[in-house]
Amino acid sequence: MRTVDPAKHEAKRRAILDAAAGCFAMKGFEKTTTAEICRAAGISTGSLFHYFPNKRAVFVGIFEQDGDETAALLAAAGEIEDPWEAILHVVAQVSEQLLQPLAAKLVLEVAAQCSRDADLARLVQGNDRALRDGLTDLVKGAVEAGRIDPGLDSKTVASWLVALVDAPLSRVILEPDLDPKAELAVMKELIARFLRPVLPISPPADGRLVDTGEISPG
Amino acid sequence: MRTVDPAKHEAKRRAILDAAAGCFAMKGFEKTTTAEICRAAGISTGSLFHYFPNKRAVFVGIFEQDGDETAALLAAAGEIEDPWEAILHVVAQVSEQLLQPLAAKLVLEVAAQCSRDADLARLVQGNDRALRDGLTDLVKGAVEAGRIDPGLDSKTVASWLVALVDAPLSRVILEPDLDPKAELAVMKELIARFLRPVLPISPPADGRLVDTGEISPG
DNA sequence: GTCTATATAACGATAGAC
DNA sequence: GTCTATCGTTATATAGAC
Repeated sequence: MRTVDPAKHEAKRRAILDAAAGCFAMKGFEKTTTAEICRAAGISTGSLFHYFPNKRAVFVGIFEQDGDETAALLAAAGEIEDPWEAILHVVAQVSEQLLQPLAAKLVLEVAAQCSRDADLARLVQGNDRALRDGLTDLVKGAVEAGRIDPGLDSKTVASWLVALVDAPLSRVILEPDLDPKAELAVMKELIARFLRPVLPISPPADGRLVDTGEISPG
Repeated sequence: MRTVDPAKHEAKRRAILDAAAGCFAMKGFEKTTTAEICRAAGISTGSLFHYFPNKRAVFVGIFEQDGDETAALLAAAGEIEDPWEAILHVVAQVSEQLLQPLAAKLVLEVAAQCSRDADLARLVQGNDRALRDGLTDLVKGAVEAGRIDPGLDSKTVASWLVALVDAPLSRVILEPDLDPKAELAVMKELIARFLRPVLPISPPADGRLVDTGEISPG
């Protein structure tokens, strides 16, 4: 026995990370004070430094947790038989998270911090690549199943799927009245048009294409 | 005559803004000190506050300038006859800027700041909407010219074009070896596949690239 | 208008009792 | 392990000479 009850220690660490994530999302890394984190977590300023050596370590801890969740999502997607549906499932799950204003703010904050902190950048890069690599496998499966244009490079496609999920981030911040469901619907349509195989001859059965959006005036 | 030489005053203001933009991009808003800005601009700490009331005003000034440049870009694009080419021109110009690491860092920084500063958010929102509205007009023109699927809503398309330009931002930060030309090429292909009109009956002359008209086959 | 010098405030991290 | 109290540092913005 090194110290008392490692499970409790870990639970409290988690609680601090959760409280801190909210603070960082709302006020940003620099403007969040350690005192605020402690208040949100229900501890005193001295205690924080029992669990983390400094403020930055708290911030980094949040994104270590995030990597685990991504891995779990990809594992779940691997269980879906239809590779096309698996891709859409991953995209939808990640998007739904990022379309929440608080999550979007945190992502923007970590992106800004990554450009100045090499260690943090490596961590986030690892998370990002895990998602991209997982999607690459799913894309390959979908290409083999004839669901995606074989002329597209799987890795490039996966990179752009990740980018597409990030695409509405600034709009989430600037346009608070954004409708997440509508955004997700358009994104799915965009992805479908981007990826679908091209048939050399046969026209579509019903002669139409559109499932979303309106006929534009004029 | 209120004070001496307003032109020189304006020129110095610009010089300070340029110097400050580099500082903010590299270190972020909070970690950039006013002393650093003054050093980069070649003035002393007292002088800065002759031109701007406080640090935040310097930051805001940068993005007021940016709005003017967007307006100029849209005006230039309006002169291009082919509406499809006009759209690609705008997308390419804005993308090329954002694919530069320093510019990308500044954009991420302002996005993060917008989520906490309503005034700044309104300013950036105005710039964003100007770009989106300008693109909406170009899209409408391209629809009328038969270059874009008429089943797509012009405003929605324009919003997503703006989002697509922002999409690779985090990758620019995380993957320093990114090739801007390759990124732009894929983006153009993605946009073309997203927007191109569906041919209900006749296959194209070369027998390739006909849409199936379904989101997910099967 | 531009400079040097500084007032004032705030924050991260630590010390040390319990 | 958790608390209170506080130290040392750093930065914005101002004051006032020139």
